[in-house]
Amino acid sequence: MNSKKRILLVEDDPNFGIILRDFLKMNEYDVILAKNGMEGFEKFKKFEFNLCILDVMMPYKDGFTLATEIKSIAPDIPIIFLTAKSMKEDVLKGYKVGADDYLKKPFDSDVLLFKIKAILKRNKLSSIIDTEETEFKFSLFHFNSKLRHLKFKDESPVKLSPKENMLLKLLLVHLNDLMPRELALTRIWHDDNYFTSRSMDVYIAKLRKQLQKDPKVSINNIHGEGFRLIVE
Amino acid sequence: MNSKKRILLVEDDPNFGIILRDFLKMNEYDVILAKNGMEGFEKFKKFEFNLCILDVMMPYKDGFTLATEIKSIAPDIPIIFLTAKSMKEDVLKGYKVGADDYLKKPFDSDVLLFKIKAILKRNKLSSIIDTEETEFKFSLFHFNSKLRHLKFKDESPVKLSPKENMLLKLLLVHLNDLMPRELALTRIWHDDNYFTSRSMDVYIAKLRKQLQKDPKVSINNIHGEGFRLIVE
DNA sequence: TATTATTGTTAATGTTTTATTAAATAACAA
DNA sequence: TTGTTATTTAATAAAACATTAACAATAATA
Repeated sequence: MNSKKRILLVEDDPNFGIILRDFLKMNEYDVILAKNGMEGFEKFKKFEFNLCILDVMMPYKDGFTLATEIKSIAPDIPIIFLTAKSMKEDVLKGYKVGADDYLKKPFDSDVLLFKIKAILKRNKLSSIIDTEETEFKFSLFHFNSKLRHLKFKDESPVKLSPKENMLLKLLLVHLNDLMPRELALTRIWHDDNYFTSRSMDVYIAKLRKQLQKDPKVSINNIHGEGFRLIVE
Repeated sequence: MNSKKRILLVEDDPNFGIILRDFLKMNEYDVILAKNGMEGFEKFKKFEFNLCILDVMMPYKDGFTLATEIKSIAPDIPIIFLTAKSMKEDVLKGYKVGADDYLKKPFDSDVLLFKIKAILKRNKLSSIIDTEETEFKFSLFHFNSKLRHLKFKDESPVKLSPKENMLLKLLLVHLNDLMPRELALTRIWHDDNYFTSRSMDVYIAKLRKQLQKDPKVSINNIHGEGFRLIVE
């Protein structure tokens, strides 16, 4: 079966933090405990995690700030907030920052376990799309998504902007298959509205301009659904 | 962007139910309100939904029972429970039944909106991956409902519009059998009236035009009942 | 058979989505 | 800061799609 899921727990109350860590460990999770936002962010960069559980009220750096930092380098990691108060502003702020769930202290530990399980389950699904793959060859192109280089034949490589790069990668992961518009919008733009959608169209046009060097390669639109990168 | 998301709201308190329905409608959701578990299940079978919001405490059939029934025919549909009490047993029961979230009455409407948005967003991602039947072969046709391609023999595929696509799929699910008019209208047009019915006739004509390439394939009308896709 | 309801088909009209280019902002690095 | 690159917004055109209208044909039934 899979290895244990890794949880970053950031909680400034040492008593509560340690007991919660041990409780989670008893339930077959690998837990790293950090006692403030600063330390939490360091640990996050150092290790790989499947889930973060963040206390909202912490000195120096609160949970929301930490969450924003974490999301900036790993947009897809699920986050559960712990909070003593459950004021509307806080709940909304949490969701805006990208919280997956919310737990009001004192909470029931079984409920927490259920939430963790549910979140990890659905996150597993969406991470299937993620790929560490960094080198792609299609038709006469050679694409390195780490360097953001797109090379045609033996011409010198064209540099792609970050967004062009991500979009092309997403299209390639779905090569010859539908790449849903909504997928790109949520994964690259982290928002799905009229303007991000227009922006995406602009990037599709930019990619088309590059790809038209090769008549065997094209990006097709599937009206209302998304795009399809086709290689004959 | 996409069509409106469809929500099934089951709430026995008519005052609260109607105001909540209208609030959700104001926020760009298509909402069907049912006033008890029985009616809720009927509506659920009849239409297609993206999300259910169920009151827990209802006479005759409570929210948990209804949720279990719903999950038995559509395991992946997200469910939010509304409850007046927030006892541990109920919360756990909800999660066991497969709840995606939980809201204690009285709740803040903005919080509900955020939860809905968050749930629909992640559900969309996982539904992209999930493997719904997408390839159909009948007679000399090859139909891919994901790409909306209908291919005859080895000709290049014809693109189908979303409505053509859904209608053909529905006909194929009932291959050689009656596909009731009402079914298509509720499933595809989400409404059953004179105009949607005429619109459907137009789409039947469009499909016939494609399918007549193959003399062994035809769409028959069953007067007053619906249509039948026949393959000899 | 005459009448009404339903269906078949084509065309027109209306609406939404996409394509493309250019201009305006924002982000970033020297 | 300034210059450079990246991204968003705007504007407009084109395309794809959906609905409605109009009229013909067919089926049900009084």
